[in-house]
Amino acid sequence: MTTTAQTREQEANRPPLTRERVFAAAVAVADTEGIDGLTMRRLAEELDVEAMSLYYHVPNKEAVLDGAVDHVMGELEETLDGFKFDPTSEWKRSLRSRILVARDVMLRHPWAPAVFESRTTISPTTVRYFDAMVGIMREGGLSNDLCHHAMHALGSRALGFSPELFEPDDDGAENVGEMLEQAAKELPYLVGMLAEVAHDDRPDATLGWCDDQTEFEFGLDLLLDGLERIGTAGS
Amino acid sequence: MTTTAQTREQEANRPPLTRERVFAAAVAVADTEGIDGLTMRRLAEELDVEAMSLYYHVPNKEAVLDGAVDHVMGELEETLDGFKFDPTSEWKRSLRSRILVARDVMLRHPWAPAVFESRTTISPTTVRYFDAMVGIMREGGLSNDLCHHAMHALGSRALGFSPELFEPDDDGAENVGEMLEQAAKELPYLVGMLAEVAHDDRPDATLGWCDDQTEFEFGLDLLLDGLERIGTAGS
DNA sequence: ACCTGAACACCGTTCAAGT
DNA sequence: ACCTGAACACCGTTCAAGT
Repeated sequence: MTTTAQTREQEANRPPLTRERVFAAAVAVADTEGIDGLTMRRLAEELDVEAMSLYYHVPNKEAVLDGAVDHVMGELEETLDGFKFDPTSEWKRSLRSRILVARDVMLRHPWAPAVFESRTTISPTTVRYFDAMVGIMREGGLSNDLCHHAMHALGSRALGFSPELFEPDDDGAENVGEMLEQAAKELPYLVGMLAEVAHDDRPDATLGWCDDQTEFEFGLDLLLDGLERIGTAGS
Repeated sequence: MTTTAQTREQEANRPPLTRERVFAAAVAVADTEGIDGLTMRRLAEELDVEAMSLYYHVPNKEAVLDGAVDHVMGELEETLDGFKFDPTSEWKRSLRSRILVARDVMLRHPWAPAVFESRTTISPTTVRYFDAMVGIMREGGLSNDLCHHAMHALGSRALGFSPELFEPDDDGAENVGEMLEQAAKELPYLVGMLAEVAHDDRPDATLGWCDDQTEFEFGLDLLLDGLERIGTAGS
């Protein structure tokens, strides 16, 4: 029948499955449907293939997540021109601007922090990114010991992730507002702080609705300035 | 038959299910079997009950996770004597010691960081903890604005979580070692740093096997010292 | 009021089979 | 070599039914 003929033709026209195509599709699905929407069956559908075909290219779903993480880092690598850096430039500025670029990339993939942090095996591209970060600091005159502390102190912030304790969704934000009103007496400091910090243009601001970019940069600069102070004191 | 009689007796002797017992059991299961082992069926088994009984006390699994988080914070609240604080004590020392106590509690629940960060609704006990932290800083003379920045800058570190980008398991650690050996030429800075930082007593140390306590305190002090500097400069 | 059994829609994954 | 269909063991959850 024509249906099987059409199917055959579609299969022929369809580009062959590769690991790279699987990972790219995984990123796309996670971006559009959220990480819970990323199932092997949904991923296969995105690739116009049956779910079981994925297992020819990939051992299991964990490998898909590993690949998705590395794919996102590949995006960053392209943006940062292969992680190349100028060894004569000032280390603090270089580091800061790279991290803010990383943050821009990560903001396009809201699922990334949780998935990155759930990996137990490190992505090759992430290692190259880290090598360049250490390189920038070393060429800037920091000791290996301080570079090591710095990498730990920055932690996931090195990739642009905010260490926020929780990200309220719309319901959650409402929830916070209610809780603060109800318990104003038991939470005098928090309520007082938020009342004062809330700007006129955002009268409903709470911890969940702050200017994330400003707060990210504040925390980042606190760390970088501290490292600089130690670095110049030590040398 | 005796079996049904025994069953009846067991049911009678069994303490009645409550939300609190469900949450405590959830923490216990996650501690012993890992977060993936915490299924509604496994949780019911732990409570000597059928899985569907849980739904009489709790709307869904998300609520169980919310409760587990609040239960862990309850542990911290007990340890910290209801979050009470001495308004005359030095804010930086108070904050530091509380955070290190929180870290001790969290180290007993390795699943906690991921679950805390996946919540979209804030735990009441966590809010009380935060209120006390702001209280400590306010009584120490910091402005509301600086307190607000401080809470964001500390982020999940305020609860003792390390912002490590990934926690290698045993296989993952092996993996890192291999990768570094193989790619030594492409990762000159990282390999050089780790070679120098590795201590004689831990010749196989890599980023995954560092002294977590030391690194946590280093990053925490970097932030606290920076906040102190801003606070005293501003006043 | 509190608990249960059967059932549903969905997972990740295995394996033998197709082309 | 690459893809598929049927099937398995497992989820979270609904609903009507038991006591």
